[in-house]
Amino acid sequence: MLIDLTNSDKAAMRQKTPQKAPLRSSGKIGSDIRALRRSRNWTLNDLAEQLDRSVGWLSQVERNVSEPALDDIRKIAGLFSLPVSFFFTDAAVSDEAAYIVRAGSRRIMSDAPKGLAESLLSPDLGGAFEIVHSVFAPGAACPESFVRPTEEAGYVLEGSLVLFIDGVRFELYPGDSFHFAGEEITWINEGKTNAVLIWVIAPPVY
Amino acid sequence: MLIDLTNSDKAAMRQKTPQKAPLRSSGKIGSDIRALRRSRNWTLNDLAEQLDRSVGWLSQVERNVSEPALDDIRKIAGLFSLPVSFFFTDAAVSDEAAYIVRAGSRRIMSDAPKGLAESLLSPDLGGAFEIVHSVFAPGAACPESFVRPTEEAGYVLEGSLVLFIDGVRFELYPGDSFHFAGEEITWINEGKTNAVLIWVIAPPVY
DNA sequence: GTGATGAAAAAATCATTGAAAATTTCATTT
DNA sequence: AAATGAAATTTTCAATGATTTTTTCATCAC
Repeated sequence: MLIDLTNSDKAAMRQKTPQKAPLRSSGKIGSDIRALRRSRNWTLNDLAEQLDRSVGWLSQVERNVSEPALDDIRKIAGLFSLPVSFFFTDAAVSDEAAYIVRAGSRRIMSDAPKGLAESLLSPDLGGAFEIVHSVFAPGAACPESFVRPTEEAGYVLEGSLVLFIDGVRFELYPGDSFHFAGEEITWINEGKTNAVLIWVIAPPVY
Repeated sequence: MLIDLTNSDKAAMRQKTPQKAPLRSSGKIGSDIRALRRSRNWTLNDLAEQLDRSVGWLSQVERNVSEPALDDIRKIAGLFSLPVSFFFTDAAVSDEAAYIVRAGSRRIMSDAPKGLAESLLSPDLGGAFEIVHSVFAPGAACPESFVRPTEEAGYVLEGSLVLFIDGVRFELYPGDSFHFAGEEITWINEGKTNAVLIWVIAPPVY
């Protein structure tokens, strides 16, 4: 029988000393940081520089071998424009944490652009795509149009949203969905109620 | 100044004769077939064989250069377990067709496993992921558990669904979301009403 | 004991290259 | 116009070597 060892298998076998046990505390922060860094296409060095820390340290932090100081976390959250709370969401039941995100305990990503509240629908960052729950307040408008190197799609849950795709205006209502990739986008909620959408982005940008 | 020509640029320049204009009729069927074939990892040859047609013919059909006979379409739909109607959805307003799918005009993918009605929320197949609108009838259960080489996530719109991920039972309610990749999955709607979900699959399998 | 560093070791990434496979083109037939 | 078959073209894939990125670890600091 042939056994195909993956690289990590091989790496594991090669290790003489058991190494510090990865994962100490609640330990997911490191993985989040790694996913965020990757979504920005930064190297360990890129991020370490901005944090005034060594590459080795960051590597350990991202693999949950060592914990960053609170001050580092604040700096990191800032660099990714996320609230510090993002890194401390209470993981519900143990088993669930890996697969399920309950309606009441989503991780909040922003409330920044005044009028747009985004929260994460996936248990973790990383992966091929990310799903975001977005609430557009009445009157809220995209601060400036954007183009992203991603494939995106969405579905309107409540209210209505006006979406401009390459300048063409589309009014979306509950049940409508959209899809674009590479086009220039803007939006505005011209309604009197919240517009609630589910937004899928691949690859992840947050 | 250096100009970097893409392959298709070069191909275009090389052409002496303008070639048959790609796209004749409503023309999207070909692209759909191509996306479906690719999602199955079939080659032109694989599919052509099953259709008893030449590879060249299929190539032309998929590029919307030539049209398949109705009989071919029936055969193709069958091979992909899709209703023939799937290939003939009325594209709404011209501009919209490429980006928007209205609540009322989704392409129906199946009603087959008795109790699960799926329709497509993306304007077309292909791309990095696909979004499906799924309605699970009361009492409906997954005929048999499955494992797919995909990353999947979903969001519960209405009703409730019981999802088993690697044998662990999760009860999902409106607003809850889930995410898995590679695990063994089954589901059942134990409620008395439809369970309505949005399901994201990457890469596309339909 | 854990955080942190710096440098060596290991692993992953990336551009090439040649061979094989898949796809497109097109002259010809139905 | 559909359809074919074979030649031409393009894409894919595996192997290789050079780089870059990441991990490991001995060591110092708190």
